[in-house]
Amino acid sequence: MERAMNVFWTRGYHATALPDLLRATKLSRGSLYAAFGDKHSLFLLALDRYIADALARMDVEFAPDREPLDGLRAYFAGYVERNSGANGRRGCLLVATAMELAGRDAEVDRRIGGFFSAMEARLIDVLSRARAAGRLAAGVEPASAARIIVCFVEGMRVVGKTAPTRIISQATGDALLDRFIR
Amino acid sequence: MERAMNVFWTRGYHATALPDLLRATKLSRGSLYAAFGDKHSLFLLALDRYIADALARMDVEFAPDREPLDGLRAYFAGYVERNSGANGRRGCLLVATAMELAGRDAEVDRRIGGFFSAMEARLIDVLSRARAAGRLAAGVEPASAARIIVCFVEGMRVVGKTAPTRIISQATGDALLDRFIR
DNA sequence: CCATATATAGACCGAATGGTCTTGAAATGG
DNA sequence: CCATTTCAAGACCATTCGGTCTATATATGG
Repeated sequence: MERAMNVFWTRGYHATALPDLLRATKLSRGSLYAAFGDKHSLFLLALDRYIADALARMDVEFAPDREPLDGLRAYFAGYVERNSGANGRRGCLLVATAMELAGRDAEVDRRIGGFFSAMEARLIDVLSRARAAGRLAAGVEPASAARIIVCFVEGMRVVGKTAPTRIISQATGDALLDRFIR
Repeated sequence: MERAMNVFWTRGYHATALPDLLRATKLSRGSLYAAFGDKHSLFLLALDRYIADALARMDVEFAPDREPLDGLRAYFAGYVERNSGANGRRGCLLVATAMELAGRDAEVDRRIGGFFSAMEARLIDVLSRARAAGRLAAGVEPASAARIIVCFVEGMRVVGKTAPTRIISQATGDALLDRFIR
């Protein structure tokens, strides 16, 4: 299944043909349809998996027993990593799906919208904890900072498709974080 | 031609079929191929037009005889507008193309990369002028602020696909700008 | 008014699409 | 050791894809 996810990830939904999925999953045509229904259902499964992985990663990074600022730094570092070199060129299944399918596929809409809310909620939480610890710069609101960060990291995934240079991504992330913390 | 651009804009490259283009351009199959070569060439033309429009808009917003901060506010307001309601759901041809085709189509790569550089350059310029006028907050570097803003606005285009609410976009943009200016 | 150029509608092409179904081989279990 | 289930390989299906080409209608120009 994650093999299927990888294909959708690197090629996108429309550009993924059935033979691509068969090759990746090493399943026969019949078995794939028996197991997953059809291409669309399989795609939704892959998308769910991708989302679950992303949120699970955040839950580790933002674990309650960890310094909120360390969590944020790890979170940004993760995006830098995923945005550099080959990883960057591969892009992000979520962003690609949002651009390709959102607004035309209700199932996709729900998942994408849900993911952004979930990510925002986690960011609000960690930023609130940072503020409680007196580590937020004056005038920074967790809610709006969280929305800014969501847009920023997703935008990195877009820009990173053609300019995946680690050092600049790193510096840019640091610079944004610097505007929020003290 | 801009009719063709509109179709690619709302549907994406792969999902745009020839009949869609014929309906939009009101051209016959033969005439369309005589005029533009093939689907791919027509798409590149549409992308060029989209990019030219975006850069021309920035040149107006960031005109030298205008207050840099007013220019930045207009720039953000433009993204809020394009990100709200139906406009938001329609998305952004550039972001969609970056996710769908970048890394697999050299012509597209050049154009997308060129656009991001051009946007960044314009932002650096307007931010430098703001700094010269003493309107930048302490510690804000035009170059890194420009890169942050590029990521931020492109990320808005992604998030806006499923959550295109004007008020929140506006507030979020304002909040980011607030971190940069004084 | 006729000759020529132009653009239309749409037939047509091979290839590829997502999806189904048949056939045969390989396991599995009693 | 045989009966049964399971799965793989791939033939097959209708449809659609991008692209070409022909026949027809509409302008255009002398």
